[in-house]
Amino acid sequence: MKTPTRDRILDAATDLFGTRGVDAVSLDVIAAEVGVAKQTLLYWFPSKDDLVQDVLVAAAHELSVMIDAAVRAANDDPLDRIEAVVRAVFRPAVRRPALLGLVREVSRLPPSTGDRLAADLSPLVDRAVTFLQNEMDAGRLRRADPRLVASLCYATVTGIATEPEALRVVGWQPSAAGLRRLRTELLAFLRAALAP
Amino acid sequence: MKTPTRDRILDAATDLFGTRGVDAVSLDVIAAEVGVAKQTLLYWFPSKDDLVQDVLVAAAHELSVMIDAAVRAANDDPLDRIEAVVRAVFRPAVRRPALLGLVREVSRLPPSTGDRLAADLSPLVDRAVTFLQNEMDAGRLRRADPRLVASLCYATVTGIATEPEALRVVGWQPSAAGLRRLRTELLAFLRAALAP
DNA sequence: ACATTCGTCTACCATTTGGTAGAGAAACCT
DNA sequence: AGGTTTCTCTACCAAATGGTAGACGAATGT
Repeated sequence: MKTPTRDRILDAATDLFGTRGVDAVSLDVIAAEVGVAKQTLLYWFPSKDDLVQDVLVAAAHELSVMIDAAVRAANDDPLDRIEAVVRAVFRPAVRRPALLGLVREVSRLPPSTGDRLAADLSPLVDRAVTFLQNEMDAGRLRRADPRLVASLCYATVTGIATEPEALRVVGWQPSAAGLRRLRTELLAFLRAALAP
Repeated sequence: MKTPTRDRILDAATDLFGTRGVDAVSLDVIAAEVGVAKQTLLYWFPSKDDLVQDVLVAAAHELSVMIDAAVRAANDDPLDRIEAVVRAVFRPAVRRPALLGLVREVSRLPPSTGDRLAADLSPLVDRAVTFLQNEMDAGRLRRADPRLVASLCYATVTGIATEPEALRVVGWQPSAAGLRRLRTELLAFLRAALAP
């Protein structure tokens, strides 16, 4: 048990908040999951709101790092680059829906929390938008409003990754092969949507 | 005040559940919103679970009817038909995020609830999937797995309609003009993603 | 006219919630 | 050694939650 208590709390809270929703998860549940007394939570995070805040910041940071690495490693073709980002996000997103699910949670939290997260992510978003804009100008992507296109891509990826229900009703099963097929279809879908 | 109490409760519960989440909305809050005592809720719906169940069924029905009408009124071109459905869903979805937001809630509820909703919606889904399959066979849509394409379209539309946050971070504002532009971009996005 | 059902209410309850107070052990300084 | 800080705990608490019991008036059926 060498990972510090605080980190273990953050991890457990991320998973629980992301999958069940912030309001549905009590401090007691998180404490039990971590194997610690509730008071220990309240020692590290003075209130539930603080915990939520920190969980969001950590998740945003984790996502940023992941995407950054993917972008840096990709080649110059914009569609390849987008594919690289999706591939990077897809695996953790499906295996740990919490990460993207958390972002979805934000709309339900007090606006100040959302503001904080927006500020954390805005460099990432800005870079993505100007990237889209440049590639559109260069004729390598379908011309459109880059900001809305960014949101649409986000909605598609996040939606498909965080809503097992939507896949269940069409008979999809989360096997390894199923995941591969889903990723393939998602990439084809986005490529078609974005190609010039 | 001639609409029956039961219907007013369903309406209020739909809005509140859809926007804030089932777990975050207490019976007291719903009762206050309706302007009635909590016991009146529990008279019409024996438990909160029953209320949730009925709200979901009503929402599924409302969506089905809406989509049905749109499909019937549209012409034969598959892309036009899809556009008609999106247009039909878009207005209520944005003005009343609760409807689609509720579907998103399902993944957090006990599986039995999800099963029930899946059963209610499955005819709609089946029709959509075979429609996609036929049009792909006829070469009027990009060839792909029709079931996953259905889920991807759903994820895109629902995601964009229920996540004001995702739009806020790119600087989008929910004005009338903003809504029109968003709808236009969404339709262009889907057309590009689905065209052969 | 009278009993019954219907719809709403007030009063109450057990459990769970986020949070406080403060004790106790252990490590870390002089 | 003795004091202070760090970390975790047990013991509570006030408010909110979903839900029960049952009273009360207004329709309704006979």
